[in-house]
Amino acid sequence: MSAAASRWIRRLARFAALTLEEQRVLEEVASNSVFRHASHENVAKAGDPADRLLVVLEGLVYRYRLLPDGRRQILAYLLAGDMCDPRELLIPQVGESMCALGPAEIAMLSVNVVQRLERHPSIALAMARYSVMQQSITREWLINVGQRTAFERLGHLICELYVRLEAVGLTQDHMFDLPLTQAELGDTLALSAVHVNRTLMELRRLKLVTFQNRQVVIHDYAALQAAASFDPAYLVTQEKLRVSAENLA
Amino acid sequence: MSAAASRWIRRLARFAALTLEEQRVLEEVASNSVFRHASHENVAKAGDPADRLLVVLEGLVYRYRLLPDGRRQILAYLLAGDMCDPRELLIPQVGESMCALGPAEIAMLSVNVVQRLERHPSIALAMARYSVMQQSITREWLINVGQRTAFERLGHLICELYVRLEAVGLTQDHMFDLPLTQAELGDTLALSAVHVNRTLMELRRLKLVTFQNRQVVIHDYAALQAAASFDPAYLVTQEKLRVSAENLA
DNA sequence: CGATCGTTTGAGTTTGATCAAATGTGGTGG
DNA sequence: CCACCACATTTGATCAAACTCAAACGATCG
Repeated sequence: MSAAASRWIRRLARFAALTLEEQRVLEEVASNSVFRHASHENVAKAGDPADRLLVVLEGLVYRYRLLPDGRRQILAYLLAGDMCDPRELLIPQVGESMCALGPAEIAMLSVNVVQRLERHPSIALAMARYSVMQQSITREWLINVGQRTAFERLGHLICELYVRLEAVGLTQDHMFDLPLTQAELGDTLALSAVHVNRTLMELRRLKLVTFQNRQVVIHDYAALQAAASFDPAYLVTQEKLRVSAENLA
Repeated sequence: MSAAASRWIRRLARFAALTLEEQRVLEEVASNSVFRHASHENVAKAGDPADRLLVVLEGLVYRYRLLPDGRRQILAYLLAGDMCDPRELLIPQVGESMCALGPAEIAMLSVNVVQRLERHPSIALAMARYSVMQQSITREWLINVGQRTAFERLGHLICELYVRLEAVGLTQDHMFDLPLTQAELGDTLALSAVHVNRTLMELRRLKLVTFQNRQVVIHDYAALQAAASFDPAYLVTQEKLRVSAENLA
C-alpha cells in the first residue's frame, strides 16, 4: 500500500514494533487531516498557538529562524515521514516558523488525536525514541556548523539525508531528490551560497557527489562518508526493531 | 530550605505548579542518590548504557562531542537544577559524553525512580515542558554558531546564562560565577581561544561585560541584550506558572 | 620557588564572505 | 518555436573575520 501515512509508519516502525492495529490507527488519523501546501508556503509561523501536531506525509518542510536583520538559519529538515515533537503541544506557542519546499502533504493532528495515539504503547514508545533522535540530529548540526569545514559540512549533510531518506524508501541506488537551492543549503550549513557552489563543485570534481537538477547522486558513498567523518550512529535506534516485512511493503 | 534538590525544584516549578507533596518527592529521590564529581571528571561517557537520569544539583556540567581529530564541540551546559531528558532512558546508549566543570553534585535516578516521578502529573508536565525548552536552547545555539558574529555569540551566551542562573537564584545583582576557561568558551561558541580573548576584551572595553576570575559581571544588561539581539523568549514557559513563594524560599 | 595553567599580545595566514557580472535553465505567452 | 523573464548557478576579484603559531606574561599551587 502506498497510502497517506506509509512513510510515517515506516519511520516510526524503526523505533518500535508496531502492531497491525497500531499501523491502521496511524493510517486513519493521518488520512483524516491532510493538508496540501504549495512550494515556499509557510506551514506554521513562530508565535502560532501550538495546538496541532504536524506530520509531513510527502515532500520537504524546513524549520527556520530569521534574525532581525534578515540572516536566516535553517534548524531542521522534516522529510517525508517526519513529524514534530508531540511534547511541543504542551507549550503555548510554537517557537519557529516552518516552510514547505516543493509541494508538501501535511497532516495536522489535534491534541485529542495525539492523546489517542499515545494510548497505544508502541506508538508512544516509537514517538518518544524518534524525538530523541531528532534532538541528536540538531546536536549533530551544531557540531557540523561549529567544527567542520565547508567541505565536511556539505558531505555530512548529504550522508545524513541519504540515510534518512533511505529509511523511508525515498532513494534509488545512491540517488535521491532534494528540492533545495544552493542558497537554502547555505542557510542550513551557515555558508554563503557562493561558497556552497564552490564546495559542490569540489565534491563533483572529486567524483564523490553530484547535485544537479534538484537531484543528488552519490558516486562514492564510502569515500564521502570518510571525507565528512560521517557516523550514522545518531540516526539509528540501536535496537534493530523492525516491523515485519509484510506490514511495510 | 537549601536542601539538595532546591535548584531542581525551582527550575521545574517554572514549568508547572508543583504541590508540596510533589516537591517532597523530588527532594527525597534527589537526596537518595547524590554523587560528587571532581572538576573535569567525566560524569557520563558516550556509549554508556542509558539507564540513569542525570540531575545536576550543584555545579556545572557540559555535554560535548569530540571529532576523531580532536576538535571538540560543547553541545549544552547543565547548570545547577538542570537535568537530562527523561526520554533518553528509552534508548540503549547515551550519545555524548558529559563532563563536570568545577566540583559538581549530581543525582543519578534509576528508571524505576523516574517512572515513579512521572506518575505525578505536574512533575511529568514540568519535565516535558522543560525538555522542550532544552531543545529550544540547542536550536538557539545552532543559530548562534551559524549566524552570529563572535561578538554577538559571546554576548548572547552570557545573556542566556544570566537568565538561566537567575531563574534558580544563582545571580546577585548582575553577577554570576562561571567556572569556564576561554578555551572552553571557544569550544562552545566555535571560536578559537585567542579570538574569545579578544572578543572578551572588546566587551570589556565597551563596558558591557567583565569576565575575570571565573566571574561574570554584566555592567549594562540592556545594551548587551541589544548588541547580541538576545530575546529570552526561548527560555521561559510563556504561561507564568509559579509555585507559591513559601514553597520556594 | 619552580611549575603549570590560563591569559594576553603580535604577526602572518586562511577560510569563507561580499560584490558584481556572466551564464545557464525552465517556464510563459505571443 | 522563439523571445522573454525570473531564477539559479557559476566565475572572478577583493576583503574581512577569525584562525594559527609563537612568545610573553600572570596567576595559583604544591
